[in-house]
Amino acid sequence: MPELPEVENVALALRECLVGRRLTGMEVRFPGVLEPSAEAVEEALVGWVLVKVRRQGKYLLLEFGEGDRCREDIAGYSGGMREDVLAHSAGIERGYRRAVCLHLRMTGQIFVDPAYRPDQHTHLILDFDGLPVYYRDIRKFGRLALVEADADGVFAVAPPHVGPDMLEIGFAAWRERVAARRAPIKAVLLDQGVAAGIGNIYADEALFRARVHPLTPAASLADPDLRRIFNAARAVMRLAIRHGGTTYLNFVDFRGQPGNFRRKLRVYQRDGEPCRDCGETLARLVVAGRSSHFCPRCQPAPRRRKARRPTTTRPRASRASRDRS
DNA sequence: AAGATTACCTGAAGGC
DNA sequence: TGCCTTCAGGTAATCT
Repeated sequence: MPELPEVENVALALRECLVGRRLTGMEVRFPGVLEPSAEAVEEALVGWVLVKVRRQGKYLLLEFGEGDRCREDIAGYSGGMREDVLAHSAGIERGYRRAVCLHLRMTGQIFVDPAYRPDQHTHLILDFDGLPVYYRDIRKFGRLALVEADADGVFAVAPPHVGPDMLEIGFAAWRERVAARRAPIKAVLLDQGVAAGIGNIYADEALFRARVHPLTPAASLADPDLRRIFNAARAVMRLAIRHGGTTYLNFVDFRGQPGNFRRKLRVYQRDGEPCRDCGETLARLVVAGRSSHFCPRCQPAPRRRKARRPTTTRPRASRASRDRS
């Protein structure tokens, strides 16, 4: 499943392979991936030059342009600048931009690989000056959507409710967004409105490395706990980027190579196996509708109003009014 | 009103 | 063997 590290690797690949190239054609095999319609996307983008790729969380924004300012953008990338592209883009509608937002959701994949052969799950074939780019998505959740610029001509990478990227936000700002939440920390990590990019795999891995139980209410966490979670989430995702991402079921990179971060997973999908740190059997439970994997010894359950003797379970009001002033 | 649940999809895996 | 059910999870929409 593509999370922040996998999407970042896609962004790096698109910048390396495609920036500076013109979208010369488009074969749509399943129109459902394109919004608002296949015709609208084709009409807007064919003939335009990819000038910039930006990422926020799991969202990618592909900016296309014509005109002089393409030259400045393209010049920022060493790989793709070519004379004919510059000649084409010169002098037409200076600085004008169009953009599409790409989200791979669960199973979306991008291939820039001459050896790739499209199958029944290949929904889109883009032609960039003769270089074919394939979009494949087994479950058809992913979308490539035309987006409008704001009044200043600026494109938002992600929809407005999506929070700052988890690798961009600072600890103080993140803590402010997290500390007010009474939901389990696992649910808060997955909430893209708090900070964008963490998915189920890296949420579990971050909580294990921070030694925090997934059910711990976010608001009950002390500063050092929050600091460990924040650092662990960023560290594990940076590490995953360097290792090409995690291949669990469906994610492979743009050349068709599986990421090799999976070997480094300590808890995700390892329930029933021994903890690599303490040997305890790893457990699984459902939090926020998602399976969560953790070590019951390394990540002790949060203190709860549990009767000491199981025979005297009496429901009691929780201490909702814990002052923290 | 925040938190929980469901819809969207398909393939893999397990049960019988 | 083959049919059936369950599970996987990112996000938007819907429910409580």
